[in-house]
Amino acid sequence: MTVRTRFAPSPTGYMHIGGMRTALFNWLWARHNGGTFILRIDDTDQQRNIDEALGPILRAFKWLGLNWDEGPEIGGPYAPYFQSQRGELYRAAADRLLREGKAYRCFETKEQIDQDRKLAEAEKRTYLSARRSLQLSDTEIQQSIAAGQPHVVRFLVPRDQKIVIDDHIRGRVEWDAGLMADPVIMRGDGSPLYNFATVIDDAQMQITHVVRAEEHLSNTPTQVLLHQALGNTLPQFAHIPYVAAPGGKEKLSKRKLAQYRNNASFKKLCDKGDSVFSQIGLAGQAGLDPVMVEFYERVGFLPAGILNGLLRLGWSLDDKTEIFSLADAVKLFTLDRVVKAPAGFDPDKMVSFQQHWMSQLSVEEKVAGCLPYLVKAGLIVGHVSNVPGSDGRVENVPHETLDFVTRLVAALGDRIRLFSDVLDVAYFFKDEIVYDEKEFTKRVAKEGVPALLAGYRDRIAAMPEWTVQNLESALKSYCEEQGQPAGTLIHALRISTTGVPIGPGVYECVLLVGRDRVLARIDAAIRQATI
RNA sequence: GGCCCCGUCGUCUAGUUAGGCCUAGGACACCGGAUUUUCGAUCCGAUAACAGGGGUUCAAAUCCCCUCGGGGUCACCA
Repeated sequence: MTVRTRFAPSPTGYMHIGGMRTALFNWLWARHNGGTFILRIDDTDQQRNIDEALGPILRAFKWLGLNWDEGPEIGGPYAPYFQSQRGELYRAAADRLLREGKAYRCFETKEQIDQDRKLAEAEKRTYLSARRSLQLSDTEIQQSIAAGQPHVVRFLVPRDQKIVIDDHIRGRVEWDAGLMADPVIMRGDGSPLYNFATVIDDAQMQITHVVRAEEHLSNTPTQVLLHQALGNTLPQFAHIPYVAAPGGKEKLSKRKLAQYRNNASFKKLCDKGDSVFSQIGLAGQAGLDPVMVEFYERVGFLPAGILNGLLRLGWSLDDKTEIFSLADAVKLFTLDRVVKAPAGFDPDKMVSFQQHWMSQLSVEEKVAGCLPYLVKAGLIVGHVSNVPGSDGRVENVPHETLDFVTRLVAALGDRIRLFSDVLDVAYFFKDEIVYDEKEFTKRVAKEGVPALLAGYRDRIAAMPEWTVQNLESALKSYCEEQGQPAGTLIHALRISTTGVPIGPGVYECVLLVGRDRVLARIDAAIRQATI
């Protein structure tokens, strides 16, 4: 049997990080078994522009490198893969159930059903469908239909049954059909409900494993009953826990964003995003928050980092392995290693995986990732081509710029965790620098320091070739002559040339800033300090 | 409230199916130290958990019972 899994998002205009993990587990299970992964679009209930709403979802899959074997853009043997285009299938199935007496037309009004519900609640018993429409004769039903009386199709729950599944993750789970209300399967307007459409599609598309979030566990008895009524082979189920809010246990939700900001590591990520997006012209764009996959792409994460983080959120191999490439994951992933309890989303851990995968990159690869940010922030010139799936290839960058960025990225080393981190050192690209006031006062505007700086300036101005080694030995010997600790000058030099007390080695910084600008900046610092 | 799921360091988890190798292991974060005359990275170290209560057993995180807690879901949403 070929394993066939599916992920069935509804096109909402964004890709939720929790949904992405569900998709990943589906994809991995299919790939692990040499099976087929299907993308199916649940747009039964869709008014808006599908293309626009689907875009970010496909974009996320492409970015992460999770390809689908059947679905949008490529079709497949069970096309169409949009539920909105599969109406015939649902209607036919509903008609069949109706004919076989396994479903019925329900003419009861909403008010009446609400009332039944309230009554049941008041009497502390489980609400069950009253099934009044079942009393209607065929002629009465035909007359009502002819008269255009609104009605829905309900599935007639076989109340004498117990439903048992053997879930890959939860084990044996059991329900009593005698406690279930008759679910609506077709709306008054003839469109199907989710629980029905899913069953039809899963069966027709030959899905073998339904891997989905735990919140669907309560939909399962209805779907099992429906499958049985239709005579389908039951798929296997695996209900994975949902992804929980940072530091909490509730389901991660985009609506509670403001609340998550109380979490320190979540806030850190949000702030990072705010800062980056304001520099590259994406400020305030909807859907760019850490609940959404696109956030990570736009802020400069690596697919490998996100994939690794998502994988470890609710799955583990053993007691020590943390790092997995996608290829590793395909080899090693099994459903029985999925954890049962919901996993809180931890931005810090995400960043730490990211850090690891970034450290695996060559300087050239890092440069390629950083360039789009520099261009978009207007720090260098170049042309960014926005190809989906490989966002932000930069072309037409002048040689000397490329050279410079390469030297910079090499000097920055593992200070670059996200590609957008390169924006933190904008002072290497600008003529004007901004002093960190406190540091300037502490390190430069102090008795004797300007004079020391001035002396060193003269030495290096006369130096024929600037190298890390030359600059360093000149500084050391000069300080020795002056009877000053080298640290005093080193700090003063750093603040004078970059303005800030952080960054690569001070001589690297000097070389990066360049001869003319360094000399000018030292002069400016001396002037500033002696005012 | 009904039905269902889940409970191991702050967080992600290993260990639970087959009780002893668990004075509960790893990772992230935090804290301390070394190193780097900055920052980061790195290395070393520390703190830190079996929800509670009963049982069964020579032995319980693991098996049984009860309690408590958290969550999901109860639509002509998906």
